[in-house]
Amino acid sequence: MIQSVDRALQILEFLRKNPRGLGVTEISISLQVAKSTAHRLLMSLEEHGYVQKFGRESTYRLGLKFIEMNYTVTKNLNVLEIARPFIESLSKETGEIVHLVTLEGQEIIYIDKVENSSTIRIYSQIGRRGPLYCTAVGKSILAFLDEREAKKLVDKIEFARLTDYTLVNREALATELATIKKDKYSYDNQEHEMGIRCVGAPIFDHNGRPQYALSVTGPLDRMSDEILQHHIPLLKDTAKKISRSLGYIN
Amino acid sequence: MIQSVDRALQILEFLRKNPRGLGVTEISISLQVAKSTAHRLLMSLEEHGYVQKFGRESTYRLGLKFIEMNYTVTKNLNVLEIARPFIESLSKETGEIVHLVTLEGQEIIYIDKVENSSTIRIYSQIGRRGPLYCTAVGKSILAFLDEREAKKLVDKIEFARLTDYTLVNREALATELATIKKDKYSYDNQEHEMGIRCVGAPIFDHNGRPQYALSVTGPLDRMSDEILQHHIPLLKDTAKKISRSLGYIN
DNA sequence: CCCATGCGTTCCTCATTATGGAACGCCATT
DNA sequence: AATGGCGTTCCATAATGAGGAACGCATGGG
Repeated sequence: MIQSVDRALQILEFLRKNPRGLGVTEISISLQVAKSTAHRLLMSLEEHGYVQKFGRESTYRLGLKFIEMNYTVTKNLNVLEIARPFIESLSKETGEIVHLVTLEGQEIIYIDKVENSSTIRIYSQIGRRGPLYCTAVGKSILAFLDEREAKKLVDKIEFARLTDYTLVNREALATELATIKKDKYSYDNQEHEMGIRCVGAPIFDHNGRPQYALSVTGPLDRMSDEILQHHIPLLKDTAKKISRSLGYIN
Repeated sequence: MIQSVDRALQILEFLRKNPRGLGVTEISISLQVAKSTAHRLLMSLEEHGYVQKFGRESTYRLGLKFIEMNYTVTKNLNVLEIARPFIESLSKETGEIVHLVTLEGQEIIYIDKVENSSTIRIYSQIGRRGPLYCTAVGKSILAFLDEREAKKLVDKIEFARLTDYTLVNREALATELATIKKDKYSYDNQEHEMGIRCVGAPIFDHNGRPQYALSVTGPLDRMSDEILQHHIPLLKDTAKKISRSLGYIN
């Protein structure tokens, strides 16, 4: 790990967490380096567009370079292109929000979202991270990862009781993962957010790895057990079709 | 400029230009450094999620971290939120694609796009860069920047004849910029892409700077002079409304 | 009105730290 | 089985990034 690169990237992280901007001194304190060091790092980042000063403020914020980089990354994530039509249909058929996520480290990242009601998307979840243990998508992925990898991830989970319904111990989670593996879909019964219920299913890539997952999300009153009996087959079918499109056999 | 940080960010640039992935050796050659140096830089970037290896390939690509960073950046670019409803109306009224761009260095970056026909957006222009001298949005911004800054930018332009209609000399551009300043809107008559015609107008931020611009884009047959006589007042009005919402007085 | 404070910026010396070369191991290709 | 190309690891060296001190500027309080 190269010290100066690591510090530069740490700065980006600080700025991500402080989107209103940070000054040189604040950053030098957070990093525990001299002001001149922080200043030099910022100049390097600024040169490449990753941070910028706005107007005549002397605070730095994340730069527009990230919008450009995001363009390339999403353009080349072909799961997005492949999955798009499928998740649009699923959203239309269920009338609910559909999310597509990918496993990334010990969390999931939302990589696409479709809601049929409106075209607004700027403030969607896309790009947000979420936990594995209390989301339908996360549990679907965990349940279908090979045992060794799943164990590794489960061991690292730091459970937080986000709602009264959140599972907060490994035993309860293990039991549920077994059920998910049998049923081939997962629930999130207000475990992540009160009043919100989701059903999820894993998507397998051409290596047979449950790299992605799909979910249908809605408020409690529109996600009763009877209604879910309608949604779940559609969800499972969509996930299966996407997996097949990604080159997954069987 | 810190050498190692600069090199690390250069690697990201190489990967952006080679989205199919690059190996350690290829990168070390591009950077003109030892393989071990390239390797160490890549490990630092990988640690933070900015690059990653896919599957069992040994080539690196841009990482999903950029999706996460993009989320924060766009969320805090409040011009997007403010402009959204206006550009949606404009798209509905004109029936054409509407783009929102921001000035960034010597180019524009597309930061939002609305097309009323479909919800597809993944492969939109958002995040792409474009030139100042042959786009309606670019010319609108150039025309209204204060003289000193405009001159700086115009002097740096490297003209490329993208189509038969592209303006490729400073004199012709200067004449047109004067017209734009008088009319308060700009044309792109197939200057950037054959068969595509655009009209653009500047958006002023609270400092009175034409930081953003707006355009209506369509194929030649739907963008005749008569039709444009209908679109242009709507465009100018929309740009004015957004400017006012951003705090621009007068 | 002036001084104190806190900020960003610049400069220079020192030793920390990134560098490049060499050597290794792995894989695919012949 | 041998070769070439790749990613990876290690290590000594000196290049380079770090920190401290000093400056200039703005701000606000006495």
